[in-house]
Amino acid sequence: MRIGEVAERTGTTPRTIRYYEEIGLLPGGGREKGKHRLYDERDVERLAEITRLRDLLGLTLDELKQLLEADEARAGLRRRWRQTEAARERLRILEESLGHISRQLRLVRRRRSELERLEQELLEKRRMALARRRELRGD
Amino acid sequence: MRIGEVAERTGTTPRTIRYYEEIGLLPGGGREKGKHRLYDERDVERLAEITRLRDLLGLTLDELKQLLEADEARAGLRRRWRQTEAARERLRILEESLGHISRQLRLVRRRRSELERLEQELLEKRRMALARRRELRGD
DNA sequence: TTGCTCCTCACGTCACGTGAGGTGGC
DNA sequence: TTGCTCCTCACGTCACGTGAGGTGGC
Repeated sequence: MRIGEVAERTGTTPRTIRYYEEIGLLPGGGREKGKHRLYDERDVERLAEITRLRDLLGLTLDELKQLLEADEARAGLRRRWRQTEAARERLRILEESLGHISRQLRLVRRRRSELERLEQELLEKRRMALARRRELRGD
Repeated sequence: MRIGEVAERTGTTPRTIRYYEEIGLLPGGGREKGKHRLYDERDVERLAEITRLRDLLGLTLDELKQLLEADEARAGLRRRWRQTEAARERLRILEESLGHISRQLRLVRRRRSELERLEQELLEKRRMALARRRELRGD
């Protein structure tokens, strides 16, 4: 799959994809200079996840990169998890995962509650306007 | 109140406030060149509303400006509202207000449902990690 | 008078957009 | 061969950040 198709399927642009590769958000992949970039289904999903987090959380790309690197560290830990039988080590890995998940949850929940407040205010405005309209039509 | 206090109270910076004035998001106010900018409580609230919408909806400042201008148009309409007795005109004003509110609601709700999906995924991840931890401790 | 905050350029940065000119695969 | 998409500079833009040098009010 080439860059144009990836861009279309993720709702972004080739330029953005190249930029993310440049700053290390997407893997560069061994590729001869001047050759086309090639992608698979997993690349599409990773990029989709990146743009989703970018749009929903209010992070800089650098912060987002660190967050994703923490995710990958967790994946690495899961591999080590399967290789160790030591309960203490397994617990440590789990605690780290849980801390990371909690940080993301706090970010998401704060945003959600702010959005909910805004929605309530809009609903109240609409309620008022609808009441006035009913009154006007009822006359 | 001077620009530094406004910036602090709204969680932004003097530079941002000056920039918003420059692009017309905030009123310039008649002011002799080189003199300090002065603000009141209403300015603080307007700026707080701007930064809130900026952070929560994913709009460019130009789109945000248009949205706020529509809001002010509604305020203008409310003034005309009080001056007209014509039910047809009042209805037209109301319909326009309702359309505007609905557009904002759609934006907010889409974001909220996306955030809720993300939150559910995080909760599921946490549920799994907690279950593994219980299992490990239970052994 | 001394700090402190303010002022206006003006260049820097982040996250891309947008051509300019050229190369590669169906 | 002809389109089409791709490539790499490289300059432009949006939303500010960050000094540089100077002025104004408690």
